[in-house]
Amino acid sequence: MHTIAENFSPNFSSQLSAGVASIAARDLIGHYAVSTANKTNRYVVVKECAKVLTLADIARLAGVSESTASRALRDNPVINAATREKVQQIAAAHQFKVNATARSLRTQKSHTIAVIILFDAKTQQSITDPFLLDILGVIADELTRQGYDMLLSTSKTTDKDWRSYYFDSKRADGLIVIGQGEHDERVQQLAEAGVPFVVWGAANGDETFPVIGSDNRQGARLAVEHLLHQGCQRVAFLGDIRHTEIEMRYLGYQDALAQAGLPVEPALQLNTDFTAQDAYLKTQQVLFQQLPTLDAIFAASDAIAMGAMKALLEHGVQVPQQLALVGFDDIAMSAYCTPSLSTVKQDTQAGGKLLVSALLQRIQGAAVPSAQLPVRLLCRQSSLRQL
Amino acid sequence: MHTIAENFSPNFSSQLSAGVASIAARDLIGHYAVSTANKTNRYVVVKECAKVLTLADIARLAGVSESTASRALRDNPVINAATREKVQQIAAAHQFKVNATARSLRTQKSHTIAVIILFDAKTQQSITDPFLLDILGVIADELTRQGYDMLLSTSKTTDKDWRSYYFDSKRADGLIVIGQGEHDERVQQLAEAGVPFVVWGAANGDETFPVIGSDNRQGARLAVEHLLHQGCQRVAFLGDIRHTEIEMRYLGYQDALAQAGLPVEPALQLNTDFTAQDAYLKTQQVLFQQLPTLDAIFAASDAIAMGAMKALLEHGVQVPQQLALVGFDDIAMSAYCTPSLSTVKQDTQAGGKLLVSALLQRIQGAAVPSAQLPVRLLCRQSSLRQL
DNA sequence: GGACAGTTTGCAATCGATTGCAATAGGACT
DNA sequence: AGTCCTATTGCAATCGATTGCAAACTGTCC
Repeated sequence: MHTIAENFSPNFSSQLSAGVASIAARDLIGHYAVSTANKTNRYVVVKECAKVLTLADIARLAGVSESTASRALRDNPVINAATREKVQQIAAAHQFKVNATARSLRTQKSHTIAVIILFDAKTQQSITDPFLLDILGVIADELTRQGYDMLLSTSKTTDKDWRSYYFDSKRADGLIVIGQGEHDERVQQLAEAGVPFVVWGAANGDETFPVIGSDNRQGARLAVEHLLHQGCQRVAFLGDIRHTEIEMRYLGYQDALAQAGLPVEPALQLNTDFTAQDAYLKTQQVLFQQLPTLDAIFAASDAIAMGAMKALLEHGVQVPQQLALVGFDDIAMSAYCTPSLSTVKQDTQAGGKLLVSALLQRIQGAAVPSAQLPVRLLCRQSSLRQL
Repeated sequence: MHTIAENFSPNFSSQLSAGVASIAARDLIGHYAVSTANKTNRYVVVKECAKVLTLADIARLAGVSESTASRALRDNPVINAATREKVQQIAAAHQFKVNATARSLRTQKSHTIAVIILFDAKTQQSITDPFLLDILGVIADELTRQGYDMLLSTSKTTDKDWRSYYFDSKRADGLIVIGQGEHDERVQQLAEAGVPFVVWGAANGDETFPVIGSDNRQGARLAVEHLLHQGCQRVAFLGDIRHTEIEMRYLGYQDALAQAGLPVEPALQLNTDFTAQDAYLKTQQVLFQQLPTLDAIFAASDAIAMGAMKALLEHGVQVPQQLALVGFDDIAMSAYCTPSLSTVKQDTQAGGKLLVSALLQRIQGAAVPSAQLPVRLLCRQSSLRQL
């Protein structure tokens, strides 16, 4: 067995030392070792240990210095156009990408954004909530378009200190936090430390960082007004108002009742978590006792609405004739359950893009205000009565 | 305006040059600026430009060299225990994290895994597919536990060449590809380049990389056998068999029919995409013509099943008495639609963990075989007849 | 040809953590 | 005290891309 050391990364060298990778001198051709099979069981698939080209290699091939190659790849106009073209062509021919870690270290920019899904510490809200994941996809695609990578993690397992883990250690240039939980102190720490970040949720007006979200209050108002227009007279509210977004939806619920001159009955507001299961159980345990005068439910999410609807249908309640139902989110399945679910649609496309845009502006040092996106009521079978 | 140069990053220095950051002696705030302030009007507004500590700072505070501090933080036993303890305490007191980009550059390891959601190029399969996102959450949490960060992107916007973008440029140490699309050539390129990666999907036996997924064939067989046991005699299959996973499910469907001595009717297999919408339309357009002798549907996903069910119910077909239905995936809403949906449950917890485990072994250079996870049939209202 | 101005390029330093190897320190033994 | 062995520590180089500033080159004018 023979070894060579030059032009290979420490990883490969250590594999050689460990006997994992072995090669024979005569198998080398050019800068790749070609042989992938051996006749004497003394070789490995050397192709997988091929040297990765560095900028220095590209520079040498182009006959310029590394600094010129670097500037040419970045299309810097101080470099002559012909030189730029030449370097870029050689790089493209080799599918060359600069070493991202070297670049980050030198520029102090990782071009990476950390997205943290913030769960309520006490409940089992799940990443399978389709709404969460819808917006996540938009963010991922938009960041890619803007030349950024996206790190994803959840608050269940994330290191306690987002500032040092993501920002100080240069893993990310900024953070997007999805959700507000119950006023997680880690968000406050980010704000105090001056880390660039934005939050998807509901603004209450005194944050020192941008909060972007739907007009939850208006959405709830539209939903409850619609129920009242359908002739409903007693509307329950399912959702945990200890969460800011849900609290805003409750305010909108109250607005609609107030305008109709109806009382707000505390017994008709149930804190449920974000799962269909909890809503199913709470509807059985609590709301059935309000029948038959209860004739509508506004649920703070579609998952909650579907759990409640299941309980009602099993109980023989006719939806929407005896009890009408509206959810919030327009998850993919809402149109395809039976009866199809009326819901408030959040504009996740616009929301995800605005989150990214706002964060990139924060990273540039700009002051970015909080923002609210309009919502839309989708009326489907669950709330459309034959009057 | 006054300037100082020492101990600040190029980013801050450039902000000073650009006049973005301005300073005045009277803006000094406490201990941040003290070490850098002097009595000759050379100050900085340190609160908002606070210097991030480097390992060199920790070493100085501990009275050791940088190399000792580095080894001590990593708990390297060549360093005396008292020294290790001291350095670790100082680092913890300052919430110090090493600069990840510096470490990656030196070690040639990013400790980051890229997760790519591979969509079929032609269809509009959406990231809101709850099954996809379920497994994604497990992967995120498991990678975090193993000390890795997770990059997320979708194949819609990802650079064409995953090898150079993620691997060669050192953004990621390995890749997890979720889904197989229709034999995306980018996956082949990864395999040829010897990049460590694993795929979630169905193995067909001749891959050169590990494919991890559920036992699709067995799952489908269980579902169809269950339908036959419920007295069904003509079962349709909804799902796009050009996808390997769905093809395996079709094989299991065929297995069950064969064992019952029933013919496989090609007209009863419809290629639908992964959305409830396409299934809804195809059920209306094609399957209604098979009524009333068609008495069951096996759908290759729960979303497809729910679209088909909606069409059937609207058409006045009683589910399951006239036509029974089973899906695949056990998405969160399956138990809460009406009737609740029978389905084949994939073990996303075990799957996500196995993907991570397999990939980390690949990164270590180990040969890792493909693997299949057992599935489970959940019988709910949509397929349980009163016989 | 020389001077000047503008353009282009390259040298060398930098970023911050890690690690090979040599130097140093400490303890045990004679 | 001197020698030997082991443990501990620090120096200096490295990783690969970027960038400030000086040097070199090119073109124009006198």
